[in-house]
Amino acid sequence: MNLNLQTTLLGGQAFNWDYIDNKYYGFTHNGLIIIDNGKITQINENVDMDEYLGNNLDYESIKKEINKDKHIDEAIKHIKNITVLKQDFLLTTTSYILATNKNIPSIRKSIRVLSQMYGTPILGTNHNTFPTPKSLALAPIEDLKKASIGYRAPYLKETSKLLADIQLPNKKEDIRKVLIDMPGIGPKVADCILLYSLGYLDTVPIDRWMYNIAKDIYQVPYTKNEDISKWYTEYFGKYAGIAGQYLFEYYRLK
DNA sequence: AACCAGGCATGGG
DNA sequence: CCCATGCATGGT
Repeated sequence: MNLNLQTTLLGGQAFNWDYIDNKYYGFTHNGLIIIDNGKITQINENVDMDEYLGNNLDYESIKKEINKDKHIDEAIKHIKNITVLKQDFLLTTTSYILATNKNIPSIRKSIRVLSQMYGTPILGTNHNTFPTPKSLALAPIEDLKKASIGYRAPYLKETSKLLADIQLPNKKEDIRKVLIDMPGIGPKVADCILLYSLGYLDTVPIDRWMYNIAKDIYQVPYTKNEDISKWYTEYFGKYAGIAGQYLFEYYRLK
């Protein structure tokens, strides 16, 4: 499959990729991943890129399975070949704590400032690594606020402490509870973590966009986010999270 | 300038 | 349990 890297890497699910001179640069806790015309180079990193990009799944049959109606069909046709990434758990969790009630450009910017402050330079590049929970846990809150994260700063610090030596339970619902107990993590962020890093592809995080899509396009009667999320999962099935990603990226750009 | 953003924590009913 | 409100700050 000819992946749509533009929307997949620079859209709403990852904030650690830059697009410079026709190349994608993704900074991680350890190093840098470069994608140049499909050729992947990793600097001080060893990510299974097929798994990361979702290339280990049969997206042609997944797209058939989730293509339940004309709305999702339209989204699939226009957005073309995005996948749901399987990202590092700590990186994803850190990112989405910062993402609450912010727009995507602003989230990206905050993460870059933090990486300049608390990441380490990647030799031979202009990038810094993505800050680790350990480094963020030690940072003064006033310094964290220099990244324009406002009231999220104490959440980031406290949850980073917890993340530094976390061990997750096995079942999805148990993981979700553990995550929601952490500062700055509610149902939406927990679901993003489950979907974008832990492989629970039936999960549909509900933000304003996904809420409005359910109400306006699908005429879903429910008003609570949890009910709408369940509706998405029941309607689209085990790959509902992928369906949600197509809908999100399509209707967000409309 | 006003409104919104991949929401969460808190307090009151 | 449910709902309302405040929240820092930047993007549009």
